Amino acid sequence: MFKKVLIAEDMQDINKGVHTTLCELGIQEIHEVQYCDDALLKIKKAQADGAPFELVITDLSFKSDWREQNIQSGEDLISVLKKEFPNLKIIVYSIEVRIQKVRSMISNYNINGYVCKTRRGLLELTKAIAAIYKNKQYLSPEVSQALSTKNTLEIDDYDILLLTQLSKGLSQEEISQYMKENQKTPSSLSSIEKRLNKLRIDFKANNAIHLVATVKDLGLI
Amino acid sequence: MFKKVLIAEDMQDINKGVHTTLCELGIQEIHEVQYCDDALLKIKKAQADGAPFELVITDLSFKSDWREQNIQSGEDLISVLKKEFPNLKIIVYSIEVRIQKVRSMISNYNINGYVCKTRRGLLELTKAIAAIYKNKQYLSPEVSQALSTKNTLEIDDYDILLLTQLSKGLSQEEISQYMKENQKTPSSLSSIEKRLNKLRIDFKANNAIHLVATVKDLGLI
DNA sequence: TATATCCTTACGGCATTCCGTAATACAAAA
DNA sequence: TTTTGTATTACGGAATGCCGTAAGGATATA
Repeated sequence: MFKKVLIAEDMQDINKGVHTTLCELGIQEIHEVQYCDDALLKIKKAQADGAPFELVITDLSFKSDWREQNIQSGEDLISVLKKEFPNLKIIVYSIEVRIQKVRSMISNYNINGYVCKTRRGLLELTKAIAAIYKNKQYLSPEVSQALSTKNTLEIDDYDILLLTQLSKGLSQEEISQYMKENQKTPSSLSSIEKRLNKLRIDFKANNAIHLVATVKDLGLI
Repeated sequence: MFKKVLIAEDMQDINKGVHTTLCELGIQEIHEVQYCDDALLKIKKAQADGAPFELVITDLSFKSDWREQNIQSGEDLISVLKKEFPNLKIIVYSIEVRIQKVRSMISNYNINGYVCKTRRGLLELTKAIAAIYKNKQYLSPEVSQALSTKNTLEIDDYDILLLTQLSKGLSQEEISQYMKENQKTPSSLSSIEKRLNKLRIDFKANNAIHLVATVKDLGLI
């Protein structure tokens, strides 16, 4: 079994829950951090001391508070870690169930496991740890389709940006302006209209209000 | 200190984290459930056996899964418990920070504590337990204003209904129809317009889309 | 080079929303 | 009963959104 594991998770209770589980698995050295910057620091330190971490279990979202942080999100943390410590195993432990998100985490960072925080989250986590210890990738059932099928609607970053601006109360005209100012293309009012129309159809929404409500429910924005 | 405590929380990891904390506080008998129905059952059983629970720590939202549940939410559970077991102490432990929600929980059910799940959630929880053991109410800082100020906008059930229909993609005309069919008043198109305009101003929203996005963020719908 | 295809942009008509003003209905107070 | 205040409804003009059609531009294929 792994000997040295780091938990990066801002919520104290979950942190503790995971800790207890790792203890039960017989992992000897378990460290916890509640901030991404601390995670990177600890991992660098351990490496320098010749006793590197073997596994990191990290959340994706970290609430910001009074402490200034260089690394704002779990995704940023993973990006840095996979670059500086290619051999370090990483499990994402998150409430996020967006297939698209999981797929991008896998393809961009080649994470070793993705476990959804659910009722049985800890059980899944132990399964993931066991699998990864045998050098196998593990995805909890909710997202395992991320590897196989291509069921997802093709929603790209531009769409997300568009929907975000729309939800912030900008008119289509204002969004057009915004896109021009930010060098994003397409930026014409007509294109904005067309794109939003496509999204409305994709999401079976009656109008823009319905569209925004829907994508918010899906957690896309 | 309390001797017998029940934790009702669907997420395994949080459940475990809270459990560990309670152990450290020296509470002797700690029970956990992941479903509301189980909570009620356990509490009834304990009462019948002459060894009732003294304190319940419960979440508000329970994800539904394959198991059929009579009690769907923490709020429903609390409603039942405070009716059947008036002496039972209840702490809500939730990620929900809506002042309005907290206030309604206090006034409707007279809950003994409300702790927000945050970085320092468990610390707050131990404070809450200590306070409640001394028969004092405890609210974590994020929501403590719920007791004092009256900052809240007056949003009634009609507004919620209105916003809900709007978010479902109905046009103002259709909402007017809907209100007439359901004997809700006011129901004229003009009144719908006026009310939505008021809500837009209250929530400082640029347009209807922005309004719906905002109230969804606030968890009002 | 020519042709096809896709993407972006432009325009126009119609529907809905936005917003101010005013009339009507209802209920409490004089 | 009359008065007064509030809530509901009605209406009209301006702005925005919705939707189809079509022109212009870039890239790929023959």
